[in-house]
Amino acid sequence: MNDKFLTPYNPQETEPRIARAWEDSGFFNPEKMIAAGIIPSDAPAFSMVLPPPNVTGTLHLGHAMMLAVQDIMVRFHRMKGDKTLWLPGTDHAAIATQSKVEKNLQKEGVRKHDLGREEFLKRVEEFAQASHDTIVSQVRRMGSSVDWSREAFTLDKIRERAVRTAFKRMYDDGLIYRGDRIINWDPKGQTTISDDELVYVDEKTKFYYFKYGPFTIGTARPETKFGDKYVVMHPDDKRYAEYRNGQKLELEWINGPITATVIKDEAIDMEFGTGVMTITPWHSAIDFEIAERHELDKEQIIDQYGKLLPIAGEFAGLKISEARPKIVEKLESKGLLVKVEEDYMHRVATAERTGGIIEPQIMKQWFVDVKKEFTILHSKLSGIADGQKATLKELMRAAVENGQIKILPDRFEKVYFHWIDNLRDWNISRQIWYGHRVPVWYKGDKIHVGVEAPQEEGWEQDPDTLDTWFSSGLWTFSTLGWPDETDDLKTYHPTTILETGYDILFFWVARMILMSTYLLGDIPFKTVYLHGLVRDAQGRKMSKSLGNIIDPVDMADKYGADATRMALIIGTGPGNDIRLSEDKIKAYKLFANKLWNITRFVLSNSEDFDPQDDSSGMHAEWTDEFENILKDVTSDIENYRFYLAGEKLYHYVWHRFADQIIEESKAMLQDPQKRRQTQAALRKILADSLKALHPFMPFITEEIWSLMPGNGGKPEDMLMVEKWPVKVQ
RNA sequence: GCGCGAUUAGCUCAGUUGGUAGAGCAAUCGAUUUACACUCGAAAGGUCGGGGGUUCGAGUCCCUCAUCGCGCACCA
Repeated sequence: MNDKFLTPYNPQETEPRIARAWEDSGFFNPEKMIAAGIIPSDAPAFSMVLPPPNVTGTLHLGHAMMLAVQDIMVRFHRMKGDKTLWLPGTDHAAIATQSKVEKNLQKEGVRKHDLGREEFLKRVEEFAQASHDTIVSQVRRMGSSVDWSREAFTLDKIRERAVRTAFKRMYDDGLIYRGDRIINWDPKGQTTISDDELVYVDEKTKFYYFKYGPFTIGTARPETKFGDKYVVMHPDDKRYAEYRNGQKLELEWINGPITATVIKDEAIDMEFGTGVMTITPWHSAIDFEIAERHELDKEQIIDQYGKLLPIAGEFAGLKISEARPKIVEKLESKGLLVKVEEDYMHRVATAERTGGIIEPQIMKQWFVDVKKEFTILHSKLSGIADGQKATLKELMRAAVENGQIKILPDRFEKVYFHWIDNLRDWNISRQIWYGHRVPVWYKGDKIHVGVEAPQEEGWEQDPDTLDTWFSSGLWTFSTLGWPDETDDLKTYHPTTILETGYDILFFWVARMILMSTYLLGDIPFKTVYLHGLVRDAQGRKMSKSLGNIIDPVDMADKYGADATRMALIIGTGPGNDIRLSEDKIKAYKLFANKLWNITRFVLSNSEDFDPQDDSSGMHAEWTDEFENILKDVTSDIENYRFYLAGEKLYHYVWHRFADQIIEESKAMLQDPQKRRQTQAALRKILADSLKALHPFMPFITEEIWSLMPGNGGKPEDMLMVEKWPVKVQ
């Protein structure tokens, strides 16, 4: 027996060493497995992309859980003999990264405009590079068996070509257009953001009623009312039956007399307020739609910094917060204020990244049209034929509806459909500097959309960048070499499974389905497995301000990556949030040590055991029982019940194998008749336990495996490439 | 407003297709110098949120209510 077993298991020394040995073997790369003769070249493929972490800093426990779950699947399939690819990378995360760097610069008293675009981008790239390096080392530290030789970045040269190719195709098909439409403007970040990047915050505010000619209108935002010259009511509202659509009224308003026009529109809720409202099409999505329907004028009231424009007369130049009380005061003095409700609850849209209060604005932006029909040339989607016409919405819906993509837990399919039904055109241009520059060039009134810039002089590229999800939407195939028809693409796409958090179902999962069904006519993955969020022991979200963040690398250093992984897996159902405390991680460190001592007992009691000599057979009662458990565990893993599989193994190894079988074996080992068959059974159970536990606790199992008699030294002898202990269909 | 989830032992949670309630932690009692004190054993602890229904049988299926949490929409 190796002397190492005389002291307790030491994850700190073991884990980094094992991690290096795995990488040196090259077996995270499936082609190396084939070259070494471990699997045949026609083995079935299992492929998965790592959801690329944002290069905004370091990984948290949520990432660690994701890595653990995915590594379980990957190691299981690798041992099963599949051609297994887990493809890693990072996400430039455009606005998230840029605002992080801006905040850091602010601490030094530097603003991005002082640096200029080029210099600022250099700073962002330095930051991104540093984050990337940290993240990569963290992924390695957790034992994740990703194929580094294929590592990708959403903003590298190869992905840039993919992004531009995708953009051009969509543009040529009329699915990307540039237009003056209402968008979400973030005055703080000085950029537009998509509907999905909004965070609604409940706010208590005053709600004002003003006299508007013969009507009373209600508003929480008096400062937008300057340009209001349309008064809208429901066509069926009997209270206002005497007014006709298009009727003109002369009335007194904030800065003097105006001519107002009556509009009848069904968007009005008769129950709300007085059933009458004036509209501000430039700063409200609903108002914008009404204005579009009736071809009404639109006027801008508030500028991009949140200040009133000259249309506000004496109030021009004031900020919203300053202007509001003064405007109310003026209306009151003119006798136009009817009443004020004090505690009006409403929701304010804020920007997810900057916290800025969103001001809807009409701006010239780039959009993806999700409702426009186009002709699909090559379709591998069931129910969609080559040459058929469809919209992006229809493709996204079809891929899940026809069962080609399965979302787990399946309740999220409903959520997904609901999101598609409410989906509006996707605003993809951002007024930030970090990201893929919009691949469009202008010269006078000429426009060029392409993968390459025009050769001649005088063309200027669009200054905007693309929404970060535009590039991550291509991830399953841009990482495999698309737009080229590569071998990787043929072998590994569609990917087998996508494992990610339910919080990015819309942001990312839906966009990948959009991009893949459109550009490839195929699904990006067959199964989506959604995990929950990691919370602290009290069920709170982990955040810096609460000071309850647990760093996965700290935990790995303290208790071992194996223990951290187990704590993140056990007790976690798909789609459910999990609570994690340091005590739980500690408990699995004890388990690692238990496994270590089991080995110590088995090896020290079988030094005279000769595996070649099977004259006395094996104590089959134990091994048969374990085989049944292993079959059960295998089926749990195949059906994504990792928490059950892990728990069953934990329970068996500790409370059956150690507490009962080993205790019983002590007497049997003393009996010369039974000694050999007992040893054979103990060895067999230990070996199979290590194999089955390997996907969960890869480090300690690999280490013990390498110290078992007869398992010597060569890379292809490593446990990570051993055969799974029971047959799998 | 629409939808989803949760509610099971003091705490954290399992319970896969309906077949007499489970684990871990905590608390209680006991054991223990050779695999392991980073240990082992024992006992204790629940009318499975309330009510109704389907069924021979419901924690599990259906209806309803309550509390908590989440998503989406609206918010003039």
